[in-house]
Amino acid sequence: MDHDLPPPRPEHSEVFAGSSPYGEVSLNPLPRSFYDRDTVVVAKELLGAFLVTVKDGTRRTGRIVEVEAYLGTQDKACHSSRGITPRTRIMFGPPGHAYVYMIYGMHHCMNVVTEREGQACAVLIRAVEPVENIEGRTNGPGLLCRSMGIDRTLNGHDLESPDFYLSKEEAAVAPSAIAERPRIGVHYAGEWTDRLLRFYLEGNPFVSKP
DNA sequence: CTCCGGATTCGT
DNA sequence: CGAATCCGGAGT
Repeated sequence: MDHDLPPPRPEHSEVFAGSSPYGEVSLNPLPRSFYDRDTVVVAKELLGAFLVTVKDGTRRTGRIVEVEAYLGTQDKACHSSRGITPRTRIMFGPPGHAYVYMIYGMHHCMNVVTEREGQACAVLIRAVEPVENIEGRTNGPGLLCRSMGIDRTLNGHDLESPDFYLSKEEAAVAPSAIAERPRIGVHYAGEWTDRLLRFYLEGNPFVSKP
């Protein structure tokens, strides 16, 4: 009888050694406690963090360069502002989980749930810089999901997991390097439309709308 | 059940 | 600026 070897599991040091512009980086999932904090703080600290997916033995990594904060049921632009529904129930759950939904029938958007259970806050990942095993554009929420293989099957996924997680090894980005702008596409949100809840690395070429 | 619009992207 | 394309939310 043949003994099939288990599928190869990429080792962090092996993949990154000499191939990443960020040096040899160990990619450990951020702990749930990271997400269990003020959403704007989490959003800003996610700039420079790595977003990682592992599928069929291929690890894809992107460095987050643009995010938006969605501040829960009071925030008219936030899906959770209309209460718990089948779609939004993940946002009402504990932090550190992925909220992935389909938009316009053809794109996916990926968010991380923040703050304590019931607050229904999240951070939308809007753009990443390609780091490892990424083909196609990543300068937009739908584009990065496509390029990293993120779809609705990952909705609710625990981000403290080996196949879908975020990791942060760099020091926090200096506040002066973070641009603060109104969020994209939330014109319907009344007073919340103009809130400065979109954050990106100033001057970074991978931002969706510089 | 029907209707409507959307945390987008791409082409005109 | 409009089309693509389909699901979720709201209303009947």
